[in-house]
Amino acid sequence: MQILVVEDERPLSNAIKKILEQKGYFVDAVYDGAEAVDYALAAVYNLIILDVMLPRLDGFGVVRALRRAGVSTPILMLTARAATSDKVQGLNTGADDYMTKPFDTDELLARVGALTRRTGEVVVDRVTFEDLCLDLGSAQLSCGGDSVQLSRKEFEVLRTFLCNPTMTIPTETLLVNAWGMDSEATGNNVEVYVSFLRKKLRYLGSRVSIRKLQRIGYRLEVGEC
Amino acid sequence: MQILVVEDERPLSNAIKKILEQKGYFVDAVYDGAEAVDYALAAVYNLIILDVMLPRLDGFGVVRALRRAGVSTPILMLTARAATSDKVQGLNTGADDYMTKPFDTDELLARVGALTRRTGEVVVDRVTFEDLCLDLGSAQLSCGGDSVQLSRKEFEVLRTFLCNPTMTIPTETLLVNAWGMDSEATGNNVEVYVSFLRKKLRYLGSRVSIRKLQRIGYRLEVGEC
DNA sequence: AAAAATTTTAAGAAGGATTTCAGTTTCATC
DNA sequence: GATGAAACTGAAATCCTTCTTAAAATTTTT
Repeated sequence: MQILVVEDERPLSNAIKKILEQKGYFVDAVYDGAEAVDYALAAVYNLIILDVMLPRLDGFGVVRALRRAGVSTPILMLTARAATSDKVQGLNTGADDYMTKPFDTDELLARVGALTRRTGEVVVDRVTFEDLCLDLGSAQLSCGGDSVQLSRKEFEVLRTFLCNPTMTIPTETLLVNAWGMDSEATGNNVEVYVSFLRKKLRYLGSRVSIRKLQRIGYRLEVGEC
Repeated sequence: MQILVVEDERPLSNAIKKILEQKGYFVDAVYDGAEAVDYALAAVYNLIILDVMLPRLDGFGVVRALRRAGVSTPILMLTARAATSDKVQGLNTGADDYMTKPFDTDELLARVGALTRRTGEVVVDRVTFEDLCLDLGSAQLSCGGDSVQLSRKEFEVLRTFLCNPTMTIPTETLLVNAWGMDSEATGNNVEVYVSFLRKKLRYLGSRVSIRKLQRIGYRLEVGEC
């Protein structure tokens, strides 16, 4: 379940991202209207959360641009102003729901739930594969009776594995997912963290292992004997 | 069906009265907090609609006074400010629902309908976890025989813990819940308050402790050995 | 207006997480 | 098998988060 958050106030954006990620959503955050349009056209999101007041291109403009381009992703608009005219304008230009800032966590989740439910998918707060179960809230990895606490980075890396259990994942993808687009981290960072994870997997006695396909990427495998 | 409307802005008060009377409710209107308490104690209402900003005694004070006097009439609070803290405070002091001005006729009627329909429901006024019990009205935290008074912020923070006892709560979520979406507060504020709470938990000798998972969030834990 | 309580700000210490680095092992290819 | 590139891993070094305290600022109460 992919959500795009478009909000230029960083603290608020981060808060929303955290809250949603804890509920198992995958969140991309961008910080202005033009960027939002780029992202929304480049990838398929299940929901877009969109502030009205944005640099470069405001929320209404974004909605208009996307709808014109045939994007039918549900859009939840945010605004500081409680003005009814905003609400009406937002809904007229093609937004699906509308929320006034400030709002609380429960309200946000309720509305997000309502908008994403109708696509039929369910939110998970843990992801499992074979004998492994990763809690997306606490970053605890369990297998059988035992469990271990993962650090943030370990968690991010393992999460992308468990969310794509059949795929071979390029090092580049892991770098982007766990370290971010513009980080200095190199392939060695990934190697080190894969090493950490393997150690924990061994400790847990899991049947799952992380296999490297040389020059291609990593893939989960269930331990053949 | 008797409703008491407490709102000092005459035009708004009159409008609400009209709308409700048109739907067949009997409406009394008063214009300040002290008057509201007098009326609510003198007669039996099925619902009280209560503005927060009032002369003489504000909405929260009215709620507190009435609940303390044993009046369990449902209360719908109105406020111009959309501040989450207001909402939380309102609900904590014993209000049943909360509505931000401006609102439209349908919304008002929907909420009034919801509140008057249910008469026999119970209001939760305390939340417990393990050996802890937090009184949502007075913000007193008790454990075994002892109890301590929490300040507002301590209360807000601990409440989000106790309401999500199994979850790992990101710092961002605590910030949003206790300080509001758009506050200046930083993670350090949370750290300080968690520190305060830990001190009080220690003082009470509770089995419950607050654990931090670095870069992930805080979580309640029952004292492991 | 003073006093008390609460909240915010700030700074240093401690501890954990992450990165770096170097030596080793594995792999594909010749 | 020999070779170079890629991948692995342990340990050291660094970075960063978090904890704790205390003082300053603010709010509430008296």
